[in-house]
Parts: sequence; C-alpha cells; structure tokens
Amino acid sequence: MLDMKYLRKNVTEVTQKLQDRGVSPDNLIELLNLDQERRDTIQKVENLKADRNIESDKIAYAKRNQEDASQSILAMQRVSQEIKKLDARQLELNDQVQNLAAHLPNLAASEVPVGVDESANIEQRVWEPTDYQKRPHALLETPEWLKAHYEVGEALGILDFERGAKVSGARFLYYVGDGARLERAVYNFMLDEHRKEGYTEMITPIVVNDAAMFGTGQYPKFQDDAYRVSGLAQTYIPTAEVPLTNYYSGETLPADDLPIKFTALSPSFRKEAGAAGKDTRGLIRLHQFNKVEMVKFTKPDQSYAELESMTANAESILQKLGLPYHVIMLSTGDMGFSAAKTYDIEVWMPQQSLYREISSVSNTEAFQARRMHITYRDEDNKLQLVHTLNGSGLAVGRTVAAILENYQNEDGSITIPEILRSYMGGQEKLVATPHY
RNA sequence: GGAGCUAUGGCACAAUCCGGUACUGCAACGGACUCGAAAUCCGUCGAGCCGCUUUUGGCGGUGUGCGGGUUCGAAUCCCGCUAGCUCCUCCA
Repeated sequence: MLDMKYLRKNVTEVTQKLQDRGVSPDNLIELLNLDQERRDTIQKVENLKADRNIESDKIAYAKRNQEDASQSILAMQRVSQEIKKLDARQLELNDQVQNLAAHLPNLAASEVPVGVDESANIEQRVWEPTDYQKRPHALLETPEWLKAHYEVGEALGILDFERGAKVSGARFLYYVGDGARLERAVYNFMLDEHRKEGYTEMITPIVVNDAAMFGTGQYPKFQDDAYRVSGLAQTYIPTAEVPLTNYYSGETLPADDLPIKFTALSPSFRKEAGAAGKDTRGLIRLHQFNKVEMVKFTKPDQSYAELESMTANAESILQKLGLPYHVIMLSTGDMGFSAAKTYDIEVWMPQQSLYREISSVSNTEAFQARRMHITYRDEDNKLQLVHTLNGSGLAVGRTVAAILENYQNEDGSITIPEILRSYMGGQEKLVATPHY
C-alpha cells in the first residue's frame, strides 16, 4: 500500500513512477478524485457530529434536572438522519479508495532500471567455483551425455513424477530414497547457514487467513494464483514470506531489536495459472515445492544495506554448494507487486545452457508494513513504519535440480557436494538404487 | 464438534443488571525535596486511526475484541463474528 498523503502531494512524480510499473495514470486520477470526495464528506459529517455531541450533552443535562428536552431531541433526530446518510456515503468512499489503493503496486527505487519486462534487467555480477572448469560437463559445449535433472533423477529412481501425477495431479512429485535424503540435506544445510548469520529459525503455519495474504500484498490482486482452502477464508501459503512477515502484523517493535531476521523452511503452493505448457517437466515449476525463506524487519535507513546482506546470504549458499550463478537487478516491469527493488539470483543449468531463477530478494520498504501496520518508535518517540524485506534462501527443489546437473558424471551418477556430505551420513555419490 | 464463561488504556481493574462526561491503582512522563538516588509530595497521562490547520503545536471526529442494529445519545440493550479460558468429545 502506498502512502495516500504522499500520493496527494506528489502527483506528477507518482504518475510517472506508476507508469514505469505499467499502471495507467487514470487509476491515480480516479483514486485522488474519490479521496477528495471522501475527505469533503468527512468534514461535513464531522461538523454535524460535533454539533450532536454538544447537543447530546445538553439533553443529558436537562434530563438530569427533570427539564423538557423534546425540542432538542426532535432536532437531533433530523441531524442523526443526515449523519447516517453521510456516514454510509463515507463508508462507500472508503471502500472504493481502499480498493483502488490496494491494487497499486509499490513504486520502484530510483536506481531500478525502467522497462516493460525482463529484457531491461541488469546483470550485477557472475560467480563460478574456481574448480568449475575441471568438472566433466563444464566444457565450452554441453556434452551429449549430460541429462536434464529430471531425466537423471528418474533414471536414478530418486524423482517420481508419474506417481506424483497419479496420486495428486500434474506438477506434483515424490522424492524417493536418496532423492528425499538429498532434499532434506539441502534444506537442513540452508537453515543452519542462516542461523549462523543471525536469522531466527521458525516453523510457521502453512495455512493463513485473508488478512495475512493482504498484508504481504498477494491479495486482493493475485487471488487466482493461490490455493484457497475450500469453503474457508484461508489459503495455503505461496511462500513462507506470508506467515513470517505477518508474524508482527499490528505490532510496535522495540527499536533496539531492529533489524529482526527470520528464516523458515516451508512448502509453497502455487496454481501457476497462466504457465500452462511452460516448464512442464522437472522440478522447476511445481504446484508444491519446498523453499527456505528469509525475512527482515528494519529501520528505513538500514533497509537497503540489509537488502545487500540478505542477497549475500543467499549467494553464500550457492557458493558453498559450488553452483555457478549470476545476480540481476529486476526492472520495473519484472518486479513483484510489493517490491521497491529486487535482486534475482539465477543458477546455471548446464543441460539447457541457461540461468534459472533460484532466489528473489526484495526490499518492500514500508509497502507491506503499511498494509499490516508494523511500526517502531524513533528517537523522538514517534511511530514509524518499519521496512520489510524477503528473500528465498533458496528454493530447495531448484537447488536439487541444479545439483543434479552441475554435479552429474558421465556414468549417470551424481557427486554430492562436499558441504552436504555431513548431512547425508558421509555419502559421496548418488547412484541408481532400486526401489519398489 | 458440544456446553459455559470472558474480552475496557502499557498492566490490573470499576462502571454493564436499570443507556447520559469510562472510576481507581500500578507503570510512564514533568516538577519539588536531594550532592545524587530511593522514599515522599505536587502535576500530567486513551494508544492508534481519520479530517482540518497559522504544524516541535492546536481543533474536531473516531475509539470499551471485531462487524452490524436500536436510540437524540451505546462500554451498557439486540443480532452476527473472532479470540482466549474451563469442562465434555475426539486426536498425532
């Protein structure tokens, strides 16, 4: 949610910035007109209410003194009728203003490149392990034997998409045997790393109410992408960002505690509406996947430094796993609804010779905090909105996919990244194992 | 899932039956006393939200868990909801 006062005072600037994000200026004009009418109505009705309060006191006083107040009561009956009408009108206007405002995306930070889509994104840096070129598949050209992660996963018997589809539906899967073990090793490793960086580990509800979905900005605009619990005003979370960020909704945080950092592993549920036919195979685009999420609550003047360090926290996971990646800054057209600035981290997938998103780290500034009312008291004891940040650290399934390709050997086995071996009882390789 | 009870400032509580300025204490803040502190005394104290404004402030509105209704006027009466507690039932 944007600051209405700021919108009123900076119409030209906001019009431009909304346009950068693909929002027509008409939306803002309509919003401001309704807002003006709303404030006019408030003034009218508040004057009437002030009169009525005074008159009501007089009636109470007269009644105590056994005096007749029927003239006043008659007059106030008319005033109350008028107030009722104006109140109803104001409520209507409130709803309309709220509804319009709730559909406006966050304004991009000034350094964010303006563009309509991902083509305007800017690469920030590229990283690869020093020994990467020594790996069997890291040749200039992709070797023919290199299999896509889902092919090698099925060949090894550790990913079962067919039975996932049979029991659940398309875009669901079973991890089997060493596959399940690898997934578990990956997220345990990630959680341990984040905990070392000072993130408090959480296990959150994975079903949340509508207020929570509104608070982080998924609702009202993106209801079609969410798995709603049938018949209830609850939703299976599309990301742990929702329960983690809403943890403090409606609360005032002690300034000395900031920044506060949370991390959690959770399943994430997405309908992937509009993605029909895209990435239909493998671990890349599922209706349910595991993700380790990071969330921060900060003071406004520290949020951009914290964005950098959160990005570094996500990168460090890939570095320790020895997976090549690059970091890009998303353009205004490619960013999520709530974000003011977003870095995507994309991991190298050698079989397709492309980078694939594995993490998205955003500063939403006060956009979410305003929706869910998370504040702290500044030096002058005044309430200020905190800034909230969120980032994947990382998408677990996609990390497994990246391991299956980047650590694949010519014989079809997978070398387990060294850092994960202690999480897998010292196991060094994934080889085909029979199962039933 | 069933029954009963409860919800009032940062905390504890009163007013609810029978509608009329939301009581008091603690905490907090300011001051006196003191070298300083404690104790004591005096004073201030409804957070948040909204609107107007001559904007370190002032005025008004709202605000007794949430949403409606009745009324000139609702903490109080009526309806709906949510959360917590107790008991029953069920359960990993």
